[in-house]
Amino acid sequence: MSDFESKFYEAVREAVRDVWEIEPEEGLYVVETPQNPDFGDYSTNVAMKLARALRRSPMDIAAPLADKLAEILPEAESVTVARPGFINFKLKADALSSLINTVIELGVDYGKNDSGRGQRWLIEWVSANPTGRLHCGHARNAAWGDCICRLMEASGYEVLREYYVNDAGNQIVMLGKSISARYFEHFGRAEDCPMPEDGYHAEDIRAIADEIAAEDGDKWLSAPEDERMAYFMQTGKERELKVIEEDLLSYGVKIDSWMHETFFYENDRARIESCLKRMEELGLTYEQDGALWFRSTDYGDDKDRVLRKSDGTLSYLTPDVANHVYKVERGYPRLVDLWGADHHSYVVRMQAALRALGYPEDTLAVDLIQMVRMIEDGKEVKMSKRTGNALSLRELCEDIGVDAARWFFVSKDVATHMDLDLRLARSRDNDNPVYYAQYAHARMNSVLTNPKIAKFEKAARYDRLTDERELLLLRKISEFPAEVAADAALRKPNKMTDYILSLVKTFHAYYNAVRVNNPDDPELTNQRLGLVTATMITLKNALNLIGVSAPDSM
RNA sequence: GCGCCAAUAGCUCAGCAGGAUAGAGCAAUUGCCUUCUAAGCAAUAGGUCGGGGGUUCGAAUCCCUCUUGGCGUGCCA
Repeated sequence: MSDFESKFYEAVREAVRDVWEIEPEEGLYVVETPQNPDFGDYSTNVAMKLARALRRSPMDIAAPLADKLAEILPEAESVTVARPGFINFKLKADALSSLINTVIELGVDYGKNDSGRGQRWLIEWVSANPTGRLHCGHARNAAWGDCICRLMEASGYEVLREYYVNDAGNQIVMLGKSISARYFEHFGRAEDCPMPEDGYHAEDIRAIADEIAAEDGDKWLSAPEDERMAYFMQTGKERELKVIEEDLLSYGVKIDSWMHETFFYENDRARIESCLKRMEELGLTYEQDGALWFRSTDYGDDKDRVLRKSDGTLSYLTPDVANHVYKVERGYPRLVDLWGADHHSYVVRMQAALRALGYPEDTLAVDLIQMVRMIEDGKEVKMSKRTGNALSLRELCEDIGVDAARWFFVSKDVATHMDLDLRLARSRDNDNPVYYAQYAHARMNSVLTNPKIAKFEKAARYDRLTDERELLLLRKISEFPAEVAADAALRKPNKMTDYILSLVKTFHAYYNAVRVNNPDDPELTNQRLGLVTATMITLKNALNLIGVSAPDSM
């Protein structure tokens, strides 16, 4: 048993039931690690929370609870009460140190928990239009969503990673036109097919045109325009998507499922039509000015939204509603979308549509990703110096490295606007928290593999680990599974980077103060090596959850 | 105008299903390498948690209001 926090939580529940003969509501109280270690290893506020219901002072409620808890918790060294009514627990040293063998036995599985068991979630994120390279704004979205999936999987959730490809709108027409312009330009006939006003000017469009020219020669110059456009739109989209997939993979992001908007237009757009029919039957729609409208104002929206435009084509919303319905129909009752904050107004209408169709309120959660600014020398870097276009994900990774990029994007809550200091992210010294964390891993590995130090062998007990710093480190390690579970439930990977920094700081402090290797005392050395091994496993697993590597040497 | 997000140390940010003295990293000052990686450690200094009200045993955290900044407010996607 490694997770003392949840064990204590249950013990508190039992004690309340036993002593005060009431069943505490779910989430009424918390068990947490106090900021001040003098208060103990864990504490609970349950007595204060029960004060009103029991009509007694928190101190009076806490006293018998503490006695009961001391009785039923063999791991507790002491259970004490402190004003204004906190109950504090102190763990026995051997309860903590027995964790070392548990961690070593579990290895890469240490930290996994079953807090999300039985839940099926579909996470849709990135979903950039297939009309160009991913840029650094997508980088924040990509890293965040991927880490959410990693945390949820480690917590027993079943997760599907999906990318919604917007390949049915005007932007694909514009893609086809832009490639056409570059294709004609390739053959020196730019004036016969000029680049549209708001066409895509980026280099990747030219590269695609050049590729087509190399493959097919000049045959599209004389082909009918509709044939050329059909091919250029299709192949352009496929080539752009291929690059996006490659960029994501090298960024450590693997998508399970690519859902194309055009999928919903196929087979006489059956899914869309049945969706529209359902809405009509439920009285959620009306016709006005030749368009079909959704009464989204009945569900909290500012104004009603168009489903079918007066020219007969569908608005963006309509196939996307069908898309979300289809996710649920595929067996994912819980959906998460990660959108850029500039799409926030879309949240209300999407949730309105799902609610109107009868799905539970919590079916869809939308996490909005606020804007990122790249800063260098105190100034915003908007454009890539090399290409003149938006700084691409790939360029960013080449510049600062995948580990640093992911760390920086994941370490800040996406609800806040973020400035990424390129100079800091690029720096390979102690300015950079990524290397601070990775260095600890390299350091641990170096101790464990140093030929001058005896090799660690699993011990029956670790009773020589009595230093305050050793107990602190053990406590940090013990918190890991609960941390994973909490971060997954909250979808806040930035808490994991905080945990890593705190674990690593504790280790560095220990390492500086206490010498692991004591040739005169092989037993103590071995026990300390066990602690280092457990710490290293925990750190590596934690780094893996945010997709950052754990180097063996630096 | 209306809506969404934000405002915490010099800088970048944690903390926000209310809890015990508001934290971290960087920057600043001072120490620590003959011995396991100094990309490290220890110590010092730094805050009216944007302003003002309210809710209560208790508010950075919840509510109201004001100020400032970002974003949005298409029969675009």
